Amino acid sequence: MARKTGSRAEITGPLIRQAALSLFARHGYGAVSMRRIAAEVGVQAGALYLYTRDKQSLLFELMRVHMEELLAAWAAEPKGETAPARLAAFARFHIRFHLERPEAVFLAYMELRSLAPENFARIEALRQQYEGELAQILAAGQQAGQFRIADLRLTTMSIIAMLTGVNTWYREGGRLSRDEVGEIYADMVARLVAPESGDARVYAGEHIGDHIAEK
Amino acid sequence: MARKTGSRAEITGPLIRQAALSLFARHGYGAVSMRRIAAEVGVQAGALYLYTRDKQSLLFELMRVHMEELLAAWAAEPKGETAPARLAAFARFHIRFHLERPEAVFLAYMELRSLAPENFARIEALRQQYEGELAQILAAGQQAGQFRIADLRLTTMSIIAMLTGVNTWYREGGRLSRDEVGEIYADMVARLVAPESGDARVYAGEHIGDHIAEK
DNA sequence: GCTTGGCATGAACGCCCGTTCAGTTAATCA
DNA sequence: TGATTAACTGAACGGGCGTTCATGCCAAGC
Repeated sequence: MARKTGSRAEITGPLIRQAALSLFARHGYGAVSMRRIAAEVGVQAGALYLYTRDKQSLLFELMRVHMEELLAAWAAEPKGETAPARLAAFARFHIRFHLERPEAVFLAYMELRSLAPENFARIEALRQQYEGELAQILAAGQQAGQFRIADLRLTTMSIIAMLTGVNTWYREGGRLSRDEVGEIYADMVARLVAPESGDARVYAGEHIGDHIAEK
Repeated sequence: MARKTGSRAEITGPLIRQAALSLFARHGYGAVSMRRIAAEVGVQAGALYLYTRDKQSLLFELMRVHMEELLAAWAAEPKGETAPARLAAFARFHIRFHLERPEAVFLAYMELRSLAPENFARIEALRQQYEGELAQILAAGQQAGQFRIADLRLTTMSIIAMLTGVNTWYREGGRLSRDEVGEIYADMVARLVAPESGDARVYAGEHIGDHIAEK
């Protein structure tokens, strides 16, 4: 076989995925043509088919890789011992990870409708796996009496939504750094499940300060 | 002029907007053709141009009407006197209004990128007006010592995001009714800004129970 | 019952679509 | 140096795109 060192394919492949990601996120899957992606890379449309079976696979692979990177990164994240510590770690991690790749996040949330049914099911399964990670933290804290949670699923969805929502308004160079935003959200999430408010004063104990005082 | 009573236009116009709304929401603006909208209505593509200047205006009008209905509905909503009561009213209203028109909500959030710049600016202004309504409630409650808010803007965005997030998972006929979801979220939102948690015990006073006990 | 005009057709405009494939190029190995 | 082959081109396929417009239909008003 010829041409190994400095192979063009090792460059062109990632360039195509990057261009597709950016264009899909900015204009929508249905509004972006293969010719436009190719032009962005500096190549003819036909060349794209050396790297992807078709347009649908290109979209699916972008979303699959994103979700698997998300799960892998969370698995590798230091999480702490107690449920409050793990919840704060989740909030900080989620915001950091998502702010680092806004286009992939936008794509993964907005273009689910553009996936063929079996591809949709696979991405949906990965998303539920990630939500399960948060749900486990909440359930553990609830059982330990460290959290007060009216409804586990609704609380899980609320937290995911408010954390992911950061991507819709955060702008680099704005009033707050990413880490500052992460801290404030870790605090807000803690308050959302804090047991010591209102009539639940009975839960107040030594764990207070684990997740509040860091703000 | 001829043909006034039972005019076809009074039927076809709304049908076109409904078909466009549904198709745009399900497949994306860029992926839906004028011919497909026309087919849904049972008309030829050319007839659409008796009702809209072009495809872009069709999208913009759907989003503009949605946002203006949202603002008008909130303006007409009974809101209560105190900040905690107004916040709970906002949460219940937001969830009810948004669950009643999931396609319009999806469109208004997902297809901002498909708007021409001046149309985008107009929709964005309406959205900020709505966010301002929530921000005012939070600011008033903060000044009155009824809320503890680390960051007004981040709290506003968090609440909007978690409330709107309901649309991504709520399914009719599921475990909870719309009203039950509204109540649980009103409670979660209240806890997010509650002053009496952790080291802020000093704020605890007669207002406790205004917004917690209703759950 | 004839005229009027609101409502719609359907053909046409020039252009872009996703995908395939025979052919060209050029870097590498024998 | 010549053979090999990965990487890419460019044309072609059938079809769909947004929009315009000359034309026609038919219910309402006189």
